[in-house]
Amino acid sequence: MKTPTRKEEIIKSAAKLFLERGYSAVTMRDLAKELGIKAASLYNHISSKHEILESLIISVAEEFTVGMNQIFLSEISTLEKVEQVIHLHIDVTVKNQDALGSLNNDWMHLEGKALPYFEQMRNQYEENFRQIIKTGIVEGSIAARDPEILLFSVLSTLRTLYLWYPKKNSIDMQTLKADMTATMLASIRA
Amino acid sequence: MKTPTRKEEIIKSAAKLFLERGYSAVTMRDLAKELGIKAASLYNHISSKHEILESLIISVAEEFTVGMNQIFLSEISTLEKVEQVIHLHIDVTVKNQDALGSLNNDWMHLEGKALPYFEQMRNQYEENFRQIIKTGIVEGSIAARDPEILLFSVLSTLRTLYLWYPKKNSIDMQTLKADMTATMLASIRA
DNA sequence: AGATTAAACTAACAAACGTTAGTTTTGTAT
DNA sequence: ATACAAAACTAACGTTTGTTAGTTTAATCT
Repeated sequence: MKTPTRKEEIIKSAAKLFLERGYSAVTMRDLAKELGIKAASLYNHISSKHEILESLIISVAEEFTVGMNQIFLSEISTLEKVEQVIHLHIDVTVKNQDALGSLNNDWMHLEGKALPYFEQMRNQYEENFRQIIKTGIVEGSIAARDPEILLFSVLSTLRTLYLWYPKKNSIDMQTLKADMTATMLASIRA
Repeated sequence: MKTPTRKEEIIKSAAKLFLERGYSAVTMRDLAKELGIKAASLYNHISSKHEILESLIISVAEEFTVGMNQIFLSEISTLEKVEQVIHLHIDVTVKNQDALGSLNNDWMHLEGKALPYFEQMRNQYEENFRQIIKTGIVEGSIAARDPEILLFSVLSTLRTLYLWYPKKNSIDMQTLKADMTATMLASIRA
């Protein structure tokens, strides 16, 4: 457990506030107050408000991308792939709880190359998942319904987990993973 | 198809912009430009930016509440209730597409009594749904998994529909309703 | 003790914010 | 044509915004 740099502390606090109120509604003075300092002091560590948003979103998005690519290319059954994607999503969400808020709701405020970069990662992630589902339907392991609806159904639940998990930390990780996987697999299984 | 008042046009445009960028990131000048007028002119029709948000969110929330109460009290089977809730959610979402963005992401910017009022409606809606699910588990019609996870899974999908529906309007309403209901019932059914 | 460095500070900026007051334009009904 | 109402306008207000420049404090190392 290494001690975080001041920059990391700032980003962490920002993530928390962005989650509560959204990126645009959080001012640099709000963020400074949360840390017990003055707004101008933040700029000794970060170069802009946008930089904070960018580092929050892009690092998590890359984590998703790397994980998904690995699963997509691995030699396991379709249903096992779906299961792994679910586990990946849960793990990344739990690890980056607050940042998930920005990733889901404030990605459109990314600037410059960061925006198309993020969108490309997001599209590819969805496309990989779509391919897995379509393959499952052809194979007969996944229900023969509109693949778009199956994809949307599973992805919605996964993407909203960040809102629920904090409230329900009475549930332990093991049960959460098992029950979520069971529920979501049941929804798409043939 | 009665012609909308200017106020209604303003609120509708606002809903669209709030959906795209979030409430806090949309300025009154943005909104005015969208309507081809100057910002000050908006105040001939509305009294504040907050009033727009409030009328957007509260009216839809009440629609959800009324619908849910009706279903909750009706004399039908548990699974039929779940099915009706799903249909309610789809209908309200399709009818108020843009407003759903604010309801989901900007409710925390409500002011005064509107905030606790909204929160109470939201909690009661969830509580009613929770009761339906718990009853189903006791009866044996719904899978014996953690009811919180079942609730969260279904509700997440329903609440995110507003993001998906606009992109997939190739799918007709009939298929959408049928496939969504099938998918979500499959995820919780015993 | 003196030097160095990290991290805070004060003060201020130009731009953008929501909103107000008062005035002019536009369309409709007399 | 005149009167009336609806809806636009210009101009400006006090605040808040993200950010900069320059300075002071606090802790660490030689």
